[in-house]
Parts: sequence; structure tokens; C-alpha cells
Amino acid sequence: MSDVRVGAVLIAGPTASGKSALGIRLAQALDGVVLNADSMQVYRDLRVITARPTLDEEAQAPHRLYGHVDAGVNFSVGRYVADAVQVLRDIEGTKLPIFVGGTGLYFKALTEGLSDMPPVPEEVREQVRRESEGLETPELHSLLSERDPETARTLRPSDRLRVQRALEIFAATGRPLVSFHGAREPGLLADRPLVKLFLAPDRDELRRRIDRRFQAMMEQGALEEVKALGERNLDPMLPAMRAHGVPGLLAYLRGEISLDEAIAKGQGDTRRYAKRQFTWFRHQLPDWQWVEPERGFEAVMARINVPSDSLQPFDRR
RNA sequence: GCCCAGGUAGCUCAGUUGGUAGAGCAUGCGACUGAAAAUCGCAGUGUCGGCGGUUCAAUUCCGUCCCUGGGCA
Repeated sequence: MSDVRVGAVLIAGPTASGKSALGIRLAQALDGVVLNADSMQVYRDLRVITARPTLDEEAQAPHRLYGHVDAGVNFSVGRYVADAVQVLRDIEGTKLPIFVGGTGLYFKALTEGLSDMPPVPEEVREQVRRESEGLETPELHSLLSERDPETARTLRPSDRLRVQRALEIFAATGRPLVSFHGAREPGLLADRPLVKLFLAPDRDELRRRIDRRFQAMMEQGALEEVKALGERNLDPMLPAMRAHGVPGLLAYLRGEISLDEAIAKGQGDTRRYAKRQFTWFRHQLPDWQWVEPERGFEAVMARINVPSDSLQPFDRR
């Protein structure tokens, strides 16, 4: 019987590819816990608009790292990994971790690790942000060139977010961002046998599903959810405020665009994102197994190779 | 029926004082180390509404027809 040597199952794929349902099914079949690996489904305030599992779905299998963060928090990969460490510690030896999500960077951090960089204090972030206000991105880049030419050379002068991040790290540590690169901490899951699956639906079909799903979200109360979020008057730069659908629906609530335009924007943002997800996984995580979504379950079971009547014991080393 | 304004990339439009055309968006491809559902780079495409005429040369000028929008009747 089962001398299963699987430390974790990782399920990725573009939005609307059926990952969540597969996660639940696998958790039930393998006595596992579904761990979120999606940068937006962590936010408490957003459930409908991020297609986070419903209460009903969460009741069908243990779920962790879903909706555990306030929308006012500037969450990040670093924090995500820290949270994942905790959860993994909790369930170690009792349940099989099944990571499910669409955020490639989170999966990469989990499997390949991040460089050890000190967190940037909030004051420093604020200071850098205040300094960049009103400055064009290329001007920001020249600023970086003066302080940290080494990192500046590696960045496009138009890439505002990365330029800003480099400025923050330099302000916080006095060291070039790139000086931290190279050595990575070992990934949280680095030493375990993993089953890594990317659900790859047909593009045209995916596009249709994305559009349909957005409509369904509207019927399920997406607008009310976004309205409540808007009433918190959070900084529009916060990640949660950027979730697909949120900017458009907020603009609609402010009377700036029509509801149809807001919906079209949400759908378009999601479609373009799905395309980037294909690119990310194809090149950044090339060793993942790509399967059609319908074949996800059997693909995992085949790799795990457990007789279906004795799914219990796992050797997780 | 008459008058006016239009018909150019998948969409919205710019342009060529006559030498076969371009931006944004969309699409495709790509980059990616603490905002990653973010941020950013590259690329393609056109019977320039149809048919005639003038011209060495017409998407551009002329004629005519068709279509769309507005106005008048």
C-alpha cells in the first residue's frame, strides 16, 4: 500500500480554469487541506469579486489562507510565505497540503525561495512615495541612477513599481536592491516531493468562461461588495483596490462610467491577466505539468499512485 | 426626394497640398525576487466603401452608385 512520497500538491492555472473545485475534490480524496496561493483571495473584504471559495465550498474541505487579510493591508509575497510557513507547521504530519491558486510569484517563492531582504519600514515606504509624487517615472529612474546606479541599470526607466521598490530598499538599507539577489533562501517546499500541475484550458473557451463568470459575480453581489470596500476610503494604490473589477465598479459607483463599461473593464482586465499567467508559468516555472482542466484530478492521482481505498497514511518526507 | 457630415487596422479615429498610410485600444509574443489580479517591453495586420474618369502615378482630385448619422421636406 501506500508509500506515497508526496509532500504537497500544487495546483495552478489561469483564472476560471476550475482550480478551486479541483482543490476541494483532491482534499477530500487525499485527506488534505486546501491552501490558497492567490494574491487577491487573501483579502477578507473581497469574496465574490475574487471568486474566492464560498462558505459552502469551504465547508466541504479545510481551507486556509483565504480571506485572512484586511483589505487595508499591503500584503506581499514575503508575508504570504511567512503565513504559509505557519499553516504548514500546523498541519504537518496530519494532512496533505494542497496549494491552489493563480499567482505565479507565490508558487515560485514557495518552491524556489526569495532572497533574504529586510522588510521596508512603513515610514520609509511613505517617504519614498511622497518623494515620487508628481515625478514622472523616468525622473524617478534618474533619481535611482544617482543613488543606486547598479540596480537602475537593470530596470527599465518606465517600470515605476520596480523603480520605486529599488528606491525603498536603498532608503531602508543603504544597499542596492540587486546586492541582495543571487542567493535565495531555500523555498518552503524545496525539499519535498511535489506534484505540480498547471490547468491549461483552451484560450477561446477560457475567454468565454471569464466573461460569463464576471456576469455571475454581478448577480452574486459583486457590486455591493465593492461598494462596501469603497466606503472604507482606502488608498487606491493598495493591492486589494486593484483586484479585477474593483477599479471599474468603483468608477461606476462614483458616476464616472456606465455599469456596462465597468463590467467590460473587469472582463478585459481578467482576460489580459489570464494571458500573462500562461506566459509566466511557461517560462518561469517550466517544470510544471500542463493538463487540460478536466484531466486534473486523474493526473494528480496518477502521480500520487494511491489505491483509492487506502488513502490515509502519508509519508511526507 | 433634397441638403450636410461621414465611410481608412478587430474597435475609435488621425493623415496623405497626388508618390499605396499611422496612433490609442484590442490581439499575439515576451520580461518578471516583498503591490505580481501589479508593473513593464516588443510585434503584426489594411482590396484607405464599390465602379469608372483625369494623371507617369489616385486612399487623396472629378463623376457615379451603395451604406451610416443628422437636418429639411
